[in-house]
Amino acid sequence: MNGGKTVRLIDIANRLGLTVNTVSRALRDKSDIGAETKERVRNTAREMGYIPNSIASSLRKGSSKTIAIVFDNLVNPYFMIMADKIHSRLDARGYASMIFAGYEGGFTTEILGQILSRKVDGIITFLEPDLDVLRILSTNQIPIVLLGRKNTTLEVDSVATDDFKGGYLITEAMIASGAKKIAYIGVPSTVECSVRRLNGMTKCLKDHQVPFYSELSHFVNGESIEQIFHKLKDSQTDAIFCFNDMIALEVYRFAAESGLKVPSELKIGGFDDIQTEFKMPIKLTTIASDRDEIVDTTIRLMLDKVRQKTPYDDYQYVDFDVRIVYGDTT
Amino acid sequence: MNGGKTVRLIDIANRLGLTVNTVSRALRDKSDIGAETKERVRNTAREMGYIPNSIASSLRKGSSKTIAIVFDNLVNPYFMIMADKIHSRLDARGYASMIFAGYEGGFTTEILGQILSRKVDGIITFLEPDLDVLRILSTNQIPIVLLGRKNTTLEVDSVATDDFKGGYLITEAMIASGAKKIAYIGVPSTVECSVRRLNGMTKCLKDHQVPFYSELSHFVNGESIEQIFHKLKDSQTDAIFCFNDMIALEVYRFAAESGLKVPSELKIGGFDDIQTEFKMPIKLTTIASDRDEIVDTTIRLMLDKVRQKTPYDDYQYVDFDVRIVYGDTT
DNA sequence: ATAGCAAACATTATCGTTAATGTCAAGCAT
DNA sequence: ATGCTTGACATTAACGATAATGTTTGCTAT
Repeated sequence: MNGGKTVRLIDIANRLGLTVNTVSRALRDKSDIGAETKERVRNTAREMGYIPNSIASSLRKGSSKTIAIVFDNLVNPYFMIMADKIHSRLDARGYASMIFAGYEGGFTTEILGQILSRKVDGIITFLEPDLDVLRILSTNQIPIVLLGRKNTTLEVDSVATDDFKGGYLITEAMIASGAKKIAYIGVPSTVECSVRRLNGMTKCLKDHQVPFYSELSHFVNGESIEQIFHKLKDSQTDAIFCFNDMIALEVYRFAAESGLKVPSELKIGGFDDIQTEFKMPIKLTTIASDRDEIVDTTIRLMLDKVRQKTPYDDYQYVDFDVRIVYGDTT
Repeated sequence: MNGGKTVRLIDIANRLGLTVNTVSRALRDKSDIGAETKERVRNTAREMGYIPNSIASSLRKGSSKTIAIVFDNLVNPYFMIMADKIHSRLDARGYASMIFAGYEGGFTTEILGQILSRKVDGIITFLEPDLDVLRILSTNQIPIVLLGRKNTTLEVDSVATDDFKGGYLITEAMIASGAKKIAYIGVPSTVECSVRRLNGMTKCLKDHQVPFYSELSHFVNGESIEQIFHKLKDSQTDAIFCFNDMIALEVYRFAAESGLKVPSELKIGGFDDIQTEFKMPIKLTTIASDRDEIVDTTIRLMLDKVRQKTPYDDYQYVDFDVRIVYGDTT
């Protein structure tokens, strides 16, 4: 276009004999700029290939129109499905998404520094933040929404599924399909929702007078699913409720490799219903929820705070209903 | 900390009776600042909870330390695996990753505007950019690397796998397992790598004197895999080479539902080997490559240009070797 | 004693955009 | 004709950090 240098407002201004401010306001369609001038500015901006510098704009306005999305791990279908929806909804409202991921050690203040230095307008996280993190966010009045992993002990907006009901429903399905000895493979008990799912399961067992074997509950934290699977296999377990579909699929794989028939010899229950977007060779019995609704609520909570329609300290813990999806594993 | 307002360099400066510049240089460990001063600055910065404003820094320095990652769709295991690796490598080098996704209409200049307005230092894309896009990037000297979808007609750094060899190897595996009538399910032929994979397949068929039925080649572009599958089923196809593992898994699902035995009645070949990170109930015969090496090369090409170690117009088309992974589908 | 120099910090200008005021001429009512 | 409004643009001052220069003090060498 103009031989290397990027086009700025001042370049347009000089070309037209106007000032930067007039050009800026013209492009933003402010009312105190003449209609004809606006038209000329828009045209020359296009001709000169002007691209707004949102860094400069952010600095001046104090808002970057960017939302941070925090994962522990990108390679998780459920997170990706949600992230995809979050991203497209934010995009439609003019917000960019910045990824922050790969934090095995949790959501610490160190990570927060990196996020805040980018001057994001808000944070949507799949990772439970530290108390210190929440404190810093609060003093800086940066909104944060915890997604998928509701934690009622934290003062933070949370949007999640009804884990208890999910655990209950999936257990019920396994019992209905003949399960007598049901195991649980979850994630570390520091993750509240894993505990809630297990609680739903034990309640269901009690209601149906099926015994609960606490030694069959596993909270994966480094050990391989394979090891756990083989332990369970030796213990005559006939059903496994898995924290999520990823674990369920892996369990299915080991079952198949060990020659265990699913569902006759082993019933498997998952959680998340990722098969709607990730086509699988088998159909899992799993727990589904209305993800669009969940994401819409998340975005709404976030943007309401970003735009200060909601006071910062007005926390909400939203739970969404779940339903069971019957597959070939029960 | 200090009651709401965010801490800036000038706040530290005032507290210590220094100037902003001195504080700035102290924090960046410049040589013209006294050791004792540096220490005092660092301490009060920590005490006051100073978080650098990288927006301001970016504006002044003209570099945002951010790389754009462009997808057509986030919900694709292969992209996720790669994105995860890209992200963590960039993060280790101090670069943030900004997601741009959901562009069904391709990588157009409109999207580019959004990316460039964010003043990213470079773009890593899984989507083939328009010619206009490349032209604008060139005038602005913004580096771009095309990943996974090498296109030799475009003047752009490309890093990809040896698609031809992959197509050849997978076809060879299907033939070895008894396939006589092999179909192909790819993506639209505007995507060069889909064509290259098919070319590898036809070459292999020729070498092994197995007939090629062009009517069995499909380039999915909206139709459902299910429809195509049933058409192929009616035509007595005994093997299907799928453009990627996602399609292969879906095909497997329909085969299972139709009662077709895999691999005896139907052989299935995939591409990408996503099962290393996504545990599947079955093991696919597929094409693998060294993803770490691919990503490392991508990052190297990118950062070398960002840091101007490589001239902008020095394009490279890097192909990585592939190998076959034998699964239960051949 | 004084030029010369370096260490350590201060001043000033700048990145590109935007908000808050200023200016000025045309149009209107009294 | 005078004052007042208002439309349309200009001026000035931020936003926070950093690069390019300045300034001061103390010390060394001659």
